Amino acid sequence: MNLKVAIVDDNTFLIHAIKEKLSFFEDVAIKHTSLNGSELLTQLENNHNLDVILMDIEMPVLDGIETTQMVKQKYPHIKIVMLTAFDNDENIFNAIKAGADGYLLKEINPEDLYNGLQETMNGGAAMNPSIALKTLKLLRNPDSIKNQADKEEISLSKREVEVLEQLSKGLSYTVIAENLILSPSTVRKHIENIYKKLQVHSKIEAVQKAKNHNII
Amino acid sequence: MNLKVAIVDDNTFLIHAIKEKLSFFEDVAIKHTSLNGSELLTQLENNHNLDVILMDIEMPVLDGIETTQMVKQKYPHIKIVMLTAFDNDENIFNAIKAGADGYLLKEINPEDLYNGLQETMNGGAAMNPSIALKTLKLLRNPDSIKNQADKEEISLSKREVEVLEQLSKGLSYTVIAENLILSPSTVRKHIENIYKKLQVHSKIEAVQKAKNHNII
DNA sequence: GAAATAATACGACAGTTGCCCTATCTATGA
DNA sequence: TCATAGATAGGGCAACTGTCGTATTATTTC
Repeated sequence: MNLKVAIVDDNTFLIHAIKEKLSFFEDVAIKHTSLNGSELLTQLENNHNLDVILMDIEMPVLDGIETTQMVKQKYPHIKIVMLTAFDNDENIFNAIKAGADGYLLKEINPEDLYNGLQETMNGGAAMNPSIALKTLKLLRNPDSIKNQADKEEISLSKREVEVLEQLSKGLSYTVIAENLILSPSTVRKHIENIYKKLQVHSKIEAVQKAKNHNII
Repeated sequence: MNLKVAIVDDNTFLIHAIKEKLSFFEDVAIKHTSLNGSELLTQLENNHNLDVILMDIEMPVLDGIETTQMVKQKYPHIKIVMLTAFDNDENIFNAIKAGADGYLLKEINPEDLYNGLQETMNGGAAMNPSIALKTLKLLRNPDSIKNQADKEEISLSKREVEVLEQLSKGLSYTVIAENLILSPSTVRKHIENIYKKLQVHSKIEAVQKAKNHNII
């Protein structure tokens, strides 16, 4: 079985990199490449005998989200896997809404990319674990999708996120300390730092802000 | 680094199969196994120094969904990966809502299971592609998700709802009293009654329960 | 290898919270 | 009309929370 693939990316260098990654696999055939959505659409009009499109998101003229929507509208049989450098919630959610069948990051290694294509053809969704986690959070907390207009940079450390997670369950300093095997003092310090980063002054505010930013 | 794992499954044969699959990997330690959720909870009370729980769904006494919710409530630091034979939408969605960090099928091979555990520990979500696709669909079509959260009837008075609304903004007793032109004592009494009705013991829990029941 | 960041930990203090008690004054309905 | 529920209000206490300090030990990054 031959896998007919197209690549859409405005960066020729990255197109080349993807091609190279797939060159290891004999059953993958790159049918064509495009530099943006509208170029792809033109090509599809001539030939839409394709299995999968690997689609970048950030592109001029017609971006990956819009393109996905249009391709899926016209050619629902073609699978579309987003292959992008960015994994922010908005992109992920919009891509899914547009009908993407998978979402991978460009840093992916050849084997995983190939497996992703296979899985997609077998009726699954290709997704790297960090993306998968984001979709889970989006499902758990659908409100976070809308409120992301005000997206300031918030960077909590791994430990801080853990503490925040526990906070969100309504646990007290002492219980959190037990759970994470920490001194209560440390937990309190973490919370102090979390408050400063989120610019809040109570558990509830912290939890709400974190949820709106899809941190927890 | 050693991975501390627990297995919960009502089928001893399947527990054995999972153990065998993980036996190939030296850095995985099966800390304990349980035949149902309540057995697990008992074990956790003695020792909750665990990384991941592999959880079946269909179990007597306390099923995997309920157990996941309870474990996550008490020990948010423990990752929970569903490992079940069934992959219907309802199970998947409920598991995610309950706080599952991943969802795998029992037919999984040893390598993938091990990778799933690793990914989970690295802050990703373990998920096989067919499950991933279902989560995408759920995200695309949130209406397909039925609101089964409100089983019990909760009747708060109008005033109690007002107080709860203020609570949800993270306001303190004193500020709420000012806002509603009440004595702080009264506000506290209202909150006390709200807690009793909702069967919770903190602001955050009250707000979360209220939200799950569409009260606020 | 120095600087920056993260994680760890303790002490102190005012204020808040969770939980127990009692009590009065409406409404509303059985 | 009397019971019941709701809204109001207060006292007291232990524990928790929010906000200051300070300080040591990895880990990362330049």
